[in-house]
Amino acid sequence: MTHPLRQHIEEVINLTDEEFDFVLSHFVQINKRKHQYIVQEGEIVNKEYWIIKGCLKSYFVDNAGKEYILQFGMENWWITDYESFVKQTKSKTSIDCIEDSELLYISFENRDKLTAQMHKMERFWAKKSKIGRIALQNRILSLLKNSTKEKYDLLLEQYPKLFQRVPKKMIAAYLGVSRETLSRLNS
Amino acid sequence: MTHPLRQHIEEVINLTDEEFDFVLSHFVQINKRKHQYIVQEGEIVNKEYWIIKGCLKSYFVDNAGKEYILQFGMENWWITDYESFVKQTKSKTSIDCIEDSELLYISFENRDKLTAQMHKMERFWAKKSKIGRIALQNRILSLLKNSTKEKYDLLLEQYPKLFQRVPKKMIAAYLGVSRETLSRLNS
DNA sequence: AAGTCAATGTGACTTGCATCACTTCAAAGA
DNA sequence: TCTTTGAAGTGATGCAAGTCACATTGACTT
Repeated sequence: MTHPLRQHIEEVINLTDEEFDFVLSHFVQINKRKHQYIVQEGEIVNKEYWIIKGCLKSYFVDNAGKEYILQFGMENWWITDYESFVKQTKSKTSIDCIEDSELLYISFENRDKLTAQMHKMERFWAKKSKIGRIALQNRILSLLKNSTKEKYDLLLEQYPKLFQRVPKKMIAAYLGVSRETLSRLNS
Repeated sequence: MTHPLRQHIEEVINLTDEEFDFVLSHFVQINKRKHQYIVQEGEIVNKEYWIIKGCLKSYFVDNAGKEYILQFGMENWWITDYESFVKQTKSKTSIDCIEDSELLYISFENRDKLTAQMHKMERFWAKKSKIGRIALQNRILSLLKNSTKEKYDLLLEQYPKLFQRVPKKMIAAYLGVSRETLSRLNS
């Protein structure tokens, strides 16, 4: 069976068996249990994670203890604190597992090495960065123009599976409304 | 005097005179007057613009005619409908000049050619894409966690010049509040 | 110079959402 | 099995911000 990471990468670029083995040799697999973290606020993040299986959230906590979810991650998604990883500054966010998860990570150094030695992978990540940027742009537009109900419906339409896997209060924290308001939406 | 685009690119990578001339040969300069557009909703965008001088806004208009500003652009900024440019799909946004502006543009094809022939420029744009993505992430976080007053103050702190160049109603359209609310903030 | 239009401020009213409080229910742990 | 904890719904209340309306000012046009 083809490795899921290979399938994922080959959606963008083609790889020979040898090339994929070389790519994979730069990754390390780890398993985490529900409620465990992979990134903690304040640390300098030097790993980028790819989710084989499971569900995670990246979030920010304000002074009042209120949580704002920036991103959910599920199978075949990349997740990290991108700002900390790229700039090597302290992370403003944390990333926790919402379910038991199997992850692959690549270190900052290995990613550097790999892109330097394999131009294809540089193109792969460049493409991913472009796609990611477009998704963020669209989320900003949605935050500006859509009502809470519309944002909820759009999310439900785009990621129906998410609603079976994460508590509603996290959906609220992602949409930027209180859990009470979310609870009252369909009434 | 060094070309402003060269200065801009050399903040990320180094270029010889020949290399910069080669890069520049892929660009075309155009001048636009206040109120003129460079991108219109519905078209497939095949140019990316770099602002030599002037001020622009990229915005979305909803069914009610309400305007939402996604990005302002001033000197040394890149601007385009990124989604349309990358995916070659119809643009959801328009881009207008807020002031008379001098622009350089590079076509989709020339950008492709240039990155294929000059790996450095691929790295330059990859870097720009990363930085852009981080900025968008931070804007999302700000939209989620900050009050209107806080968002206003942050924008004022980050881009004080903007407030002398664009009408307040556009600041409101960028922050996602009505112009009346913005007007009442400092009272 | 007169006339039009855009930008901005402000009052009055309405509404969507936050917050606090309490309840029910189901899942996890001892 | 019993107990504790988290998820989710719901009522009551207050406030921030939207909407509509109108006035003022300054800029651009002819």
